[in-house]
Amino acid sequence: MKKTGKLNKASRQRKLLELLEADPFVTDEDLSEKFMVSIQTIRLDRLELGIPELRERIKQVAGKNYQKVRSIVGTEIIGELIDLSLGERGISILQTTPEMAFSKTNIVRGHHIFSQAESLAMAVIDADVALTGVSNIKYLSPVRAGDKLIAKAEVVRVRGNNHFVHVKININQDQVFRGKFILVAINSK
Amino acid sequence: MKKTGKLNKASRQRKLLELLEADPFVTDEDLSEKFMVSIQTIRLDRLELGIPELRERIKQVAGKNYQKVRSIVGTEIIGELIDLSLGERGISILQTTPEMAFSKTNIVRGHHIFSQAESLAMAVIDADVALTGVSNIKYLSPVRAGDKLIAKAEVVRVRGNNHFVHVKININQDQVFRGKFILVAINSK
DNA sequence: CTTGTATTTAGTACCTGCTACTAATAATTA
DNA sequence: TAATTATTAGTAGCAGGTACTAAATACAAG
Repeated sequence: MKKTGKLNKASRQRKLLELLEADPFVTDEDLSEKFMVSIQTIRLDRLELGIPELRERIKQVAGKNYQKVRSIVGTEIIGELIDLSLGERGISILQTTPEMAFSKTNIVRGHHIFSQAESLAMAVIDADVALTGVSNIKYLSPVRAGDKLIAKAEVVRVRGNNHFVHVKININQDQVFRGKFILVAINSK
Repeated sequence: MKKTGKLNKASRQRKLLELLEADPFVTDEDLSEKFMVSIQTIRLDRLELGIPELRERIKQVAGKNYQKVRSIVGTEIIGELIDLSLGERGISILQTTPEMAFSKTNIVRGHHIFSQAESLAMAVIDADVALTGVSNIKYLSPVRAGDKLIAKAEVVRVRGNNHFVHVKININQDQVFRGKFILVAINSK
C-alpha cells in the first residue's frame, strides 16, 4: 500500500503531465494541494516539463479550434488543413483519439472519418458554401484510436455548380478510406 | 468622409461588440489604441455592454470548444434513439442546432446528418460491434438549423457478416436524405 | 557519521490585464 | 450659463503567474 502519501519527483511529474493533458484548466495552487507539495515545486516541475502557465494553456485550447477555424474563411474543417490549392486539391490531417472510437474495440467510428473527408472536400471547392449532394464511400480497413489520418482531396470535374471530388485517406502508406463526393456550390451573390 | 477620427460613444460601442465577436483575443490596451480613446473609456464601454475581460472571454472560447469536442465526438449514437427492433429497424430523432450549421446560410453541415444515419444503422444491427464497409448516400434537400430530423433505418438483407441497411431521414413529411450502408458485424466472441 | 548532491521550500521583486473606486476635466445639451 | 454626459487620470488591490536568490531538507555513498 503506497497509494496515498507523497510521490517522488519522477512519478509526480508523470502524473502532472497526465493530469494537465486531461484538464488544462488547473492552477498551480490546485496542483500543489493535490500533490501535497509547495507551489514552487509545481512550478519547477512545469519548468522542467516545458508546460506553460494556466493562462497560456487556456489560450492554446481556445486557439486550437478557433484561429484555424476562423482563418479558413469560416469553413469548419474536421482535422487540420495543411495544404490547400483552392479548386484543385487539399490535404488534411486528423489525429484520432480514444473518444472517437468504440471503447470495446478501440476502432474509430466511421462518421469521424467521413467528416474529415467531407469537410476537406468542401474546403477545396472554390465557392462560398458547398452542400453535399451525393457521396459514395468505402471504408477499406478499420482505423484504430491514435492513428493519424491523412486525407487527400482532389477535384476531378466541375460541371456548373456540381463539383466532383475524390478523397482518399491513408494511414502511413495504407489506404483506409475512399470517397467520391458530388458537392453543390452555392454562391452567395 | 468621416471614416477616420474619433467615433462617438454609440458607434464606438457598436464597433466594439463586432470587433470582439470576431476576435475575442484583444486586450483593452489594443482596443484603446484602435479607437484612440483611453483605456478607462474602453473599460466603461465593456462594463455598459456587459462584456467580460479578456481572460474570461478566452476561457469561454476554450470551454465551448472543450464541450463541443466532448459532446460531438464522444457520443455513441448521434440523435435520440426512440424505437428499435434489433436486426430489423430503428428510429432516431436529431434536433439540429445553429452550431451544426454554416453561420452564413444556416444550412446544417452534411456530416451531422450522415452521423445520425450511420450511427442509427449501426444500432439496428444485432451485433456487438459493427463497422461501416460501404455507403451510398444522397442529400435531397438542405436542412436548416432548428429542423428536427427523423431517421428511419431498415435492415434489408443479411449475408454472413454483411448487413445491408437503408436509412431515410425526413423533416416532417419531406425526405431530406437517403443512404444505403453495408455494415460489417464483428462478434467479439 | 559526515560530506555531497538532489530536491524542496521560502521569499522577494516584477509582470499582465484586469476590477473597483474616486476625482477631475472636457464636451455637449438644455 | 448651468446642468448633464462623456472621457480621462490615478490609486489600491487581485489572480496567476515569471525569474531569481537563498535556505532547509532528504537521501546516498564513502
